[in-house]
Amino acid sequence: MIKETHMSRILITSALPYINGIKHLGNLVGSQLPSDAYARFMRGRGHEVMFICATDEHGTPAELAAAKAGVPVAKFCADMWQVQKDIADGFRLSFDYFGRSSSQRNRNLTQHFAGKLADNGLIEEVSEKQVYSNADRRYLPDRYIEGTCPNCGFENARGDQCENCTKQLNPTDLINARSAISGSTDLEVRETKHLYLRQSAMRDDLDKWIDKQEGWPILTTSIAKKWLHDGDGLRDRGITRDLDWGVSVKRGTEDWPGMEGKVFYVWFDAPIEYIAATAEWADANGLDDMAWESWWRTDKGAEDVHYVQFMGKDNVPFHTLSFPATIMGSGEPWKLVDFIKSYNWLTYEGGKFSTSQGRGIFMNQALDVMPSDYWRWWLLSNAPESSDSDFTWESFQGGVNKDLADVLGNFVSRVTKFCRSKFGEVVPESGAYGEAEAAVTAEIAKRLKAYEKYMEAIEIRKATAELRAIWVAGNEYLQSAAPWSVYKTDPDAAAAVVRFALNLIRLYAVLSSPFIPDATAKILDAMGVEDAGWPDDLDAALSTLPAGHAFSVPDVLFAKITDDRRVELEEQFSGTA
RNA sequence: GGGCCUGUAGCUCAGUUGGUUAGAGCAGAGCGCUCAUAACGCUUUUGUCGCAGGUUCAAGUCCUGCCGGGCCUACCA
Repeated sequence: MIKETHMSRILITSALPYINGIKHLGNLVGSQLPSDAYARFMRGRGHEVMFICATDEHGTPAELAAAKAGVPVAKFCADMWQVQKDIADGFRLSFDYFGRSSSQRNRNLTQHFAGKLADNGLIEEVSEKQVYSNADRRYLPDRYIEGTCPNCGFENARGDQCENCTKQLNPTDLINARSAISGSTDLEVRETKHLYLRQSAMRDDLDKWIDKQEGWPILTTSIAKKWLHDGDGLRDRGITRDLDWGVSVKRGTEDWPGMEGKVFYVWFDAPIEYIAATAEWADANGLDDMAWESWWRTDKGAEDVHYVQFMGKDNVPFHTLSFPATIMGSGEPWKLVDFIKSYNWLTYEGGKFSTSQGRGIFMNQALDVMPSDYWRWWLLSNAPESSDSDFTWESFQGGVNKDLADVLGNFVSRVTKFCRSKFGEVVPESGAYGEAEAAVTAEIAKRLKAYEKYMEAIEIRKATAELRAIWVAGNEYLQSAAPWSVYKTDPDAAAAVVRFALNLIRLYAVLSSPFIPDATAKILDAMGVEDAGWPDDLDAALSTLPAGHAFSVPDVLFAKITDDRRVELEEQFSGTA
């Protein structure tokens, strides 16, 4: 067996959930969950992992959500951060740090990057016309302006596009334009100055950088290529906004004349928070700057870091183009991403998850009705990797009951209970292993190799299929070894089978830890072991529990979802509740 | 309108650079087992690989057209 001895440092970031509300399962499966499984796997393999996430707190929707809740936006964000943090903990998301894009660290870094970009001639001041709502006392983003479509007469067209005839619009095209926030028609067009990031000047560099990447998902590269080459090619992008809540526009630590009262655009500061959150991690742990810079500065130790980003497909342009443009344009040796894993959408019972219609399942509700392991397993074994995938309660019930309860849970149950009844709650010592044990070990070794390969390639669905096959191998082995009948004539031989099967249980706990960490913990606790080390040597791993080692029969690991319960849940989540 | 993805067994999906009788899980059927959460194991039925052409000794795999599903299209994030 080839042993991987090279330890790497792996930096993992999950797309930042927006602060304005509780996210639904589609958001969870699109970045946080797969990144967590990957992080747990890599830690298990002995790599040094830095796993970062944070809330994305700036922008118009946050301000509006706070106003609706009747609290100051800063307080709203602080409260919602706590809510999201608690839910993330509930799903056992093992972030090394869960930061906030409104942190002082991020303010400083965002201003720093803007300053460097300006120094390098990559920032341009552009004077443009923007719609201002007197009633709302704010500038309105295009899509917050509604009116009648000049093309088709649809009355609820938005300022960026008419949803009815799909025609692209400018807010000033709308007839009887009104604020989508207040409905006020007291709008005026004002001249306002903004900073633009000259992405067009970096197009060729970005293009070459994208071309250099190997093995990136088509979903990732095709979106990047489209933006790079569509029409006149990559366009410059406004990176400031006329808002109150955000990182104030500064050039490094200096004021930026003409930019008073403006903030950076949320999409400019959000990815920088990946870096800033790592700095927040260092601060929170009383470490110096080198601690986080060694992950992000190639001149300070990050040259050997492998950096992987996870995100939904809507995030791809910002991570393949805008953020790299910011990094490259700074002229400083910041770490660029090595691999971008992007996900399609999860749909709910054949339709879209909808916040406004209350359709689908939100993260807090999910934890209220089912344990985290159930969600983790179903969502990851059905992750929308190659195309959108559909959540149905029937599929969820089937997957959980069959895979977790029948295949894995019942295996643990039948082995431990049989042992208890014949040999007591102690690993039996007599008997010797033979061909059957060697055969199943070989089978698991083969599967394990495939499992590891898929995890390293971040092909999560395939990895779960291999893991499941490893569980199945245990049942196959037990069935053919049949200790319950062997016991009648040869108790020693039965003891050897049980000893081996108990060791399989411990192995399964370890191998399953990226996906179902709670069950892993319960099993290891019941088996009375601390050692959760990844098996580099399978034979050694399968003799971890020595003869005479005490264990206990765990409670039912995965209670099945009954048909009645499923129907109940279908009704509860049917929408417009 | 433009771009991209996708259409393989009843369901969910695998099918590497084109190469022998197209695979897995679930569901269905039969048999076995009785340690176990009525759990487990074995065997097994089902496919004009969306449709129509084309290239090739050979196409689920490449090309063209058509039909269906989905996403993106830059000031929501």
